[in-house]
Amino acid sequence: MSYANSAFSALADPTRRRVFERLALGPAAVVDLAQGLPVSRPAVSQHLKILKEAGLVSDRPEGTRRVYQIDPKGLGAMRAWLDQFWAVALDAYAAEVERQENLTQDAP
Amino acid sequence: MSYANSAFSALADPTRRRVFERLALGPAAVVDLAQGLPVSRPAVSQHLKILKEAGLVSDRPEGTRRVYQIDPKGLGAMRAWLDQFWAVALDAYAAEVERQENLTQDAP
DNA sequence: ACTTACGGTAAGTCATGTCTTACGCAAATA
DNA sequence: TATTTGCGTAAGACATGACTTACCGTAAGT
Repeated sequence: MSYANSAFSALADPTRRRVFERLALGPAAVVDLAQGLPVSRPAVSQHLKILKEAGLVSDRPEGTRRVYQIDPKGLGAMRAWLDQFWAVALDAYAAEVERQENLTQDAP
Repeated sequence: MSYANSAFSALADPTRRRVFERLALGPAAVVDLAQGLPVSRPAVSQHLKILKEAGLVSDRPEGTRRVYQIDPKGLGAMRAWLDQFWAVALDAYAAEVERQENLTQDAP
């Protein structure tokens, strides 16, 4: 839950979503991520920092490289936040549909 | 899925998240939403426009007022996007845990 | 020890986003 | 018809955010 706030902000940026989607295919270093994106390598580093703070990725040193991979913490926090509203949303939708039906049949 | 992109951007803003959470409690008009937030009513209108474009809320006229409520479309799109990575994230996490265990027991 | 490869951070620029006040339109009320 | 209430939009100020280049530290290879 604590991660949910920053996770939404993190995934709001299209470049960061691309980084995240790429990491879903498997771990990768910064250089690998940068070549496949239309931005510079430092930009990717900055994006990774934000993704990491949101609990969406984790990293580990591997020689001179730094390998990033998906972290389920942030993802789980977002799911929990969304699920909190899912039932409510469906109820609201059902109620709205019924309201519309009543309107059309009890038309003035 | 089409809504997923804009839905993440929409919920990235804390004020919009508060509006959304308030609507989860039940439908409300713009004035009602504005008094309970530290921003002006026009600001709330602008936020609602963004939430609506993201498929997160819907609105209907009710006399001179305009009642907003949660729309499951955007929420569903986000869930679908997240679920797409959920299994992958858990696998990645499990693999990382195992890798760590191997590292500590095969220590140099 | 020197070089090469990799990556994080600093500083600055430019684009986006969020807010405000001012205004105009539509529906209900007197 | 005149007034009130509720909303949306326009215009502009201000803060945030995303990118660039330049730089420095660290780990491996020669």
